[in-house]
Amino acid sequence: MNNMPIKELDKIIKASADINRMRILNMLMSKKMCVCEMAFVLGISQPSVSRHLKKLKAASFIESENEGLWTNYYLCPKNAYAKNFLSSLREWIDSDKTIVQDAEKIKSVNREKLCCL
Amino acid sequence: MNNMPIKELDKIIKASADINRMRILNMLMSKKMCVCEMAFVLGISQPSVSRHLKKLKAASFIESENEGLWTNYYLCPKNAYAKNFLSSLREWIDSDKTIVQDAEKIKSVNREKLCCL
DNA sequence: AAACTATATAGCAGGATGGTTATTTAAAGG
DNA sequence: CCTTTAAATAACCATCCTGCTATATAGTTT
Repeated sequence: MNNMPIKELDKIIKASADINRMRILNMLMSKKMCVCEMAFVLGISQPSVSRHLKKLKAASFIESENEGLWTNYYLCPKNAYAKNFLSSLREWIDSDKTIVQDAEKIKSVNREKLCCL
Repeated sequence: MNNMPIKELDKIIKASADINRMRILNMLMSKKMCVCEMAFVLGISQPSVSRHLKKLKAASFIESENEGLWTNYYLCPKNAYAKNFLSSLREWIDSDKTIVQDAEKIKSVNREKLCCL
């Protein structure tokens, strides 16, 4: 069933209740990304991004895979709220200025050049 | 359209990201209620309930009407997230222990006897 | 108009959150 | 095997959240 303890739902919703984590989820809708790429687009530090990703993973929004030194993150919603949320997110924030800019910025991201800061 | 600034969506989601506020929304799905009835069912103070209600109202989940000394609160979702959220909430937490108990407790609530604590 | 009462607001305390910098970990490659 | 580097973790700080109690506000009733 789709039913879950309210405490778990609370954790999941809280994971989605942050602008940077919404931006991350939105970005991952276009492609797999590594931590430093996301840090670049969001304009926050790498450790901050890592912590956001940890929360999203704990709430079953995303998964990760290793590729050499990089860790690629990708969407993998495993609960009813996450599935529902992701299927509507675009429709809700699609034309937000920041979201549009993120989409633009992603195009020019090159992880080879980007990393090694 | 259903589109909104990400900052506004963030506020709305944060309003839903709390166990007591979810319990309130769930209760209001069965009937209009006044503040002291909700405080009784939730087992928290009246001022705490008032503040939760203020957030839910600011995020356009609920509305209120005055009836003498009482203030009745009722669902009135005015944005895409709230509508979506409320239409799925039951399905997600329906069989949670606390939610079941709330439903039971509501049946016996009598605002005339309840108030005047 | 004075007393009563449901709700709202103010102010405080403890804990969570999200940013930072510094450090640790683990895979790659010279 | 030593260096390099992406990511994770730790530690710190400012801010926000949510509970509380005390108080203010605004209708009702006598």
